[in-house]
Amino acid sequence: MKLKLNSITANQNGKELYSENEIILRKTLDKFNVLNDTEFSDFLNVCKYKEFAKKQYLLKSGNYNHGIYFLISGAVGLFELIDGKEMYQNFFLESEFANELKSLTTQTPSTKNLIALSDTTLFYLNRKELLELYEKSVSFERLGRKLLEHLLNGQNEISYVLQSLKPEERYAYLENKRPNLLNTIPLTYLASYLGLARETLSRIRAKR
Amino acid sequence: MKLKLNSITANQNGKELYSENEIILRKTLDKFNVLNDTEFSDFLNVCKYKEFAKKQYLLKSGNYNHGIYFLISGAVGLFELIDGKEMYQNFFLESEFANELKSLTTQTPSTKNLIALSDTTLFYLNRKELLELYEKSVSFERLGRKLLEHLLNGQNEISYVLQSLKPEERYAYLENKRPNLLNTIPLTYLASYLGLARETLSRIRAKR
DNA sequence: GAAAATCTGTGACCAAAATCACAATCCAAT
DNA sequence: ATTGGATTGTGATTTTGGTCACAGATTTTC
Repeated sequence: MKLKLNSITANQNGKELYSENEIILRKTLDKFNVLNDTEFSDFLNVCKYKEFAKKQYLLKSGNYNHGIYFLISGAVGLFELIDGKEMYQNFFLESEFANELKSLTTQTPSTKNLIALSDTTLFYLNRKELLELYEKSVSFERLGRKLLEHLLNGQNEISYVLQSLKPEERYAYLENKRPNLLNTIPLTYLASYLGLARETLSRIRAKR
Repeated sequence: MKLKLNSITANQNGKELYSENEIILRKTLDKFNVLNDTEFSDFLNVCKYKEFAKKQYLLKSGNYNHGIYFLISGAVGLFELIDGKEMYQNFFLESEFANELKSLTTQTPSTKNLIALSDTTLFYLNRKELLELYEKSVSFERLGRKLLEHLLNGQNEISYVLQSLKPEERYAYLENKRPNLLNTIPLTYLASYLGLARETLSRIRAKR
């Protein structure tokens, strides 16, 4: 297991120092166009850098979910055990927020698992500190609101795929919308994500 | 077409007057535990009472979505035309927010339609005024954030149903989680919602 | 209240995808 | 390098649910 170390980089005026990882986070958050410099600093202050080895669990079903994760590198899968099968419900790659919201927001034991699918580095945000950010400034509420809008749009699209598309079209959807998954995630997991038998997806791919 | 008129009701101290409809809205929003009295009044001020007859469109694909709707009575369906078929992606009944977020948040033409499935009364919230509320007080941002958390949890559940459940289990899911849909929404539409052929759902129901 | 449109039920048939079984590959760990 | 585990490929078979067709039933509309 080999993980990158943080390297430190100065910004233009040299007053503050951000690591590479922090710059990745900044760029991602800037897309939402909400946080100013000081607010971003406040955000950073509650981010804890963590590393997970492949196959390590970030969240195990039955436990409470205590936060969210911003991926710097690696891959995380969200899955649920159904009839003994691991049904993957989402995958998270770098610059994405790995999340399981049901347990986080309702504070009930999670039915789902978060697992590192490769060696992964990330920032961890504790639920309590997240709620404190929400209290601290309207900007964090706005960021949360916009992030959730984005996530919900994405989830609506997944539902559409599962409801309306045939197996080959589902694979084409992945090729177009999330091509990076094809390299990084085992076909077996992708099949469950698309609601297909492993063999079916294997045959679809063979035809290309 | 027959629609209820607003009747006026006094609250305890008699200082303010709320209509029945406004009380329904208040009760629903109170679940999120965010708005105080004055904030609720601000919210009400941007709500426009509207009526839609059965089969009237609230939003037509190709157009921009300009707001969200809080249902007082009736039923609204969200569907998309796919291969000439109306694929219903959601249903909204009384005390629910009928929404199509993709077009609303990204300001692109909608691929989806919102249609009244029976005579419907509702409050309409204009996008511009909604954004102004977000500017006005952190409470509205918080309300939006919590509502979106709630909606996303629901959408995750739908995805799970489509990904992992067999036809009979999908019907059982409706019976448990949204029993009111079974009475009010035609089986044909429910079938598309569940990703099933109309005939399949008809046979499942016949077995009960 | 008659006609038209919409919605539902049901049988016969078909096809697509799931399941089963096993071999081949790839990968990780010692 | 070798073992063991995980992952993938592929053929044979089965089954589920989709499609087609048409008849009733129910609702809407003029």
